[in-house]
Amino acid sequence: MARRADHSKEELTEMVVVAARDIIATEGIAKLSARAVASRIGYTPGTLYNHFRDLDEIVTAVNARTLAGVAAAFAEAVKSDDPRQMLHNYADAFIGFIFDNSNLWAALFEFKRADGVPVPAWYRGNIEGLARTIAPWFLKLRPDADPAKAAEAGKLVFASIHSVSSLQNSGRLALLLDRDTRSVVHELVEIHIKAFAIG
Amino acid sequence: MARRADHSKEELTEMVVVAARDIIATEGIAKLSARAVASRIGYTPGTLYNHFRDLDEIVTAVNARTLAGVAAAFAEAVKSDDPRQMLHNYADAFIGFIFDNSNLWAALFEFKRADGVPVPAWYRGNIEGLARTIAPWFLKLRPDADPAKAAEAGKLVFASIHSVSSLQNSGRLALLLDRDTRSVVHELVEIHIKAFAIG
DNA sequence: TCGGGTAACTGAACATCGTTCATTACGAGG
DNA sequence: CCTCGTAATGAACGATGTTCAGTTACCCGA
Repeated sequence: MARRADHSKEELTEMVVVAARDIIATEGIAKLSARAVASRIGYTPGTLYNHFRDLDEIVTAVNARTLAGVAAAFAEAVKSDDPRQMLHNYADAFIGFIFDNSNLWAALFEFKRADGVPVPAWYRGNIEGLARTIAPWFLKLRPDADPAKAAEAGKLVFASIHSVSSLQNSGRLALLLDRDTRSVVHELVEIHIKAFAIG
Repeated sequence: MARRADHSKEELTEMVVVAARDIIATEGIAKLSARAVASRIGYTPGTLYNHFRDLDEIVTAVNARTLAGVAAAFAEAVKSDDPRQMLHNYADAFIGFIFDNSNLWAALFEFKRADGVPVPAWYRGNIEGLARTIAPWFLKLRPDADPAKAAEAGKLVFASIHSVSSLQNSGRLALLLDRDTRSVVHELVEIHIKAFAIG
């Protein structure tokens, strides 16, 4: 058999990414394999390689959607005029997303990029967009501050939460802190707020 | 051939761990395989399984030595009476170790523990020991503070540096912050010091 | 000194994996 | 209707972790 008219090229690539995402979300990235994806969409492994360079490219496509999901979660964060409250609300949105999508979130980090392959532009852009969402609230916290410093504070707190959440997600945070991850993250936010308030 | 008297059971397990450590340190954990370890010590893959349950057990043994290496680096941190300076010195020791042992450090995190398998006791103990090294300096920073809070601050700053360093090591920190990792870590230390000083 | 018994090393085998590629079937354009 | 190119196939390759029956060399007791 060949050249089945079942699906267009676009439909097929979409089906591949959706199937891969399903597998990662439900069974974890360890269970992802070319054969598993192929059989899930009723094709053979070889077909995947007519549309994707390798498995990494498929995982990267899945990761793109995961990052988009974080952005969506940020956009749905509870609104407030109090900058301090708002920073905590973003933290809540972040934590919530990571809890609800732990396997997808883990895939974002366990994924090992091959040596020479550069980070895709959308990846960097997406992450910077998230950091940019936070920065204005730091500036509002202390309007006389240097906007560049506020942006930096936004990135730093984002990196901190980001990192600690990853530790939690991989089951390693409990090694260090016996407390609820949520309270740890909010304390981190509070620490960054305090330090920025001093200047 | 069988039952070669070349090496005792203890010698052999030591050789295995050393060989695995060498491979991880020089080529990265992706290049680690049972066959590679075996051939490096002049045995066959099957032999490894007479002494270790699986590859994970070997990687875990390597990770134990990596953590011990961090403790050694802490012990050799430049001494100072100024608690603030001392916290920065610990950060320097930490960063130095991670830079010098990036592949081994990465192995500590990329290693995926099987579902049910609990974290070994020595792992938790080792990490808690590191956090305990930091805590007294926070207390010295503000002697009137609750010692429990100081311990918590020690763990938090450790987790922060720890996580950010991991991001750096996996090549992901640059996505977020264009600055030198060293300056980022020291700024983090400063933020935690400031926040703790306020109480 | 000799002759088991046992501990441990071997090496082939199994089931997987990512990936490649010649082959082939199909659908569309002439 | 025929031809041609596109795209799916599925067998194959080399690698992986892991198992285990078989074999061998050592140790110990007689």
